[in-house]
Amino acid sequence: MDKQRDDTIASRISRALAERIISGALTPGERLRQDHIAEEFGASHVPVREAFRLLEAQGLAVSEPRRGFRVAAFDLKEVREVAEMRAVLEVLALRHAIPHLTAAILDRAEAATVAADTSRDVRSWEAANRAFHRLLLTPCGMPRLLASIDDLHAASARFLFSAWRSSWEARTDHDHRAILAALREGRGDEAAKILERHVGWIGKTPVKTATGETREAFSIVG
Amino acid sequence: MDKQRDDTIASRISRALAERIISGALTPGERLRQDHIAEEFGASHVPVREAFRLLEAQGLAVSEPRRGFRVAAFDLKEVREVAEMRAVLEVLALRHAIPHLTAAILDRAEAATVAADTSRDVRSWEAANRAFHRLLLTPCGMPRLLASIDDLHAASARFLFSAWRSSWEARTDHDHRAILAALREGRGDEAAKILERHVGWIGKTPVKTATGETREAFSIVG
DNA sequence: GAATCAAAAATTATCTATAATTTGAAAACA
DNA sequence: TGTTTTCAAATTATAGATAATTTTTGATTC
Repeated sequence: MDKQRDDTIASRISRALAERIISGALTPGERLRQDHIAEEFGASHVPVREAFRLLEAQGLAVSEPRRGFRVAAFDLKEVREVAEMRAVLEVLALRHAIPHLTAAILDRAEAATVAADTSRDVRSWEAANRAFHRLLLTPCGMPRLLASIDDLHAASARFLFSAWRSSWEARTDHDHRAILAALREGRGDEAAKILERHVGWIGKTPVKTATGETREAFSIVG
Repeated sequence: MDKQRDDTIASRISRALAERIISGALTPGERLRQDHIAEEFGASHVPVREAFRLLEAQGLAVSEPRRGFRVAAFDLKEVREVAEMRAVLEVLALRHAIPHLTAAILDRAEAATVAADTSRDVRSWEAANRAFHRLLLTPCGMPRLLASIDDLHAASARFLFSAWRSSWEARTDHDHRAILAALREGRGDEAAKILERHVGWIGKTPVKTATGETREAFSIVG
């Protein structure tokens, strides 16, 4: 295994920290102390600072000049904001992707939906769900748009994990199937409409906490 | 004048370079040599590297690992992409801003439109146009969305300046006035519809070059 | 045209200064 | 006498400068 392939130390640290922030291992508002992180990764603080800037660009960290960086906080308002941005951007991407969608792509997307429906924890569900969306949108060929959507997906995943920390129960994603059916039958506008509603929906759902209690929590579904 | 107010050297350098990239002083594809830039700003290359990361996040620079940074290139495809992203995101912002729009805000937006129509160079036109859009969208109260729109505006300005390098002739912006009229009369959906078409439009326009020739160029108008 | 070597530039490490936060002691007040 | 507040010193951490190390690139030679 190559010690360094084609990426820099900064981007490696950034990916590692992003993973921790999204998974909830680093909690909102927590300080990111550059010297500690540098020591942990066996690097100096210079690449660590660059990693912080990358995280800042993804909305996962915030900079307070002369006071360092913190893990970005989020509230229901921002969950809504991210969902609505995703909704309009994913619809835009889908409209451009439709002419380039092939039967093979739709089959792979259906496989991703099946994987999501049968997944036994929230992490594998999220991975499968993300794969579904990426498969349908990537053919749009708009790199800047896709990068924005990726960042919003990361934020969504963070919200998702913060709600479903402990338990998870499988459910069938009827929206995904309806989108695929519409696309297969050439009803692109309808597919876009379902996608917009699907991604933009935010609602209260019963969530089981680690202690076994059940509480209401806001959550995304797409 | 304070040597440092509340911002860091990195962000100052970033702003200065962004200005140069947008104005065209730094050309697409040009290498950003950190040592030279550090020397110019009387700093070391550590803050310069952070500035590069900030520019990268705005889409104004691209990183080539182990080979440094370059000014981001752009083509007609990306101009289109930015325009379409702006169109859907600005419509989303406007819909949320509408309930919070006041007569005072609409008056200031109208003043910005007048300023745009009477501006004698492309830079002041761009500033006034940007002010118009910001005035209408800021009340949406969605910081992440507004930040994305700002970045897209910067990209748009870059395309604009690259087309109209030399001459500029004033013209009346009927779309802006139609949007204001619709908003004043409570026809929010129509305002959103006009805005979407206005921002998303890309077309060929005669452009006078520095040598006095006239050529066709693609350009944004919103 | 390929290979080797040198120069230039990027990346990272180490070191320093400055700003922010915390700690602790002293003073004021109840 | 106990509690709270204020102020200053000490500690800690960030931001930046300087130095060392790779990596890339360009030139020259075989």
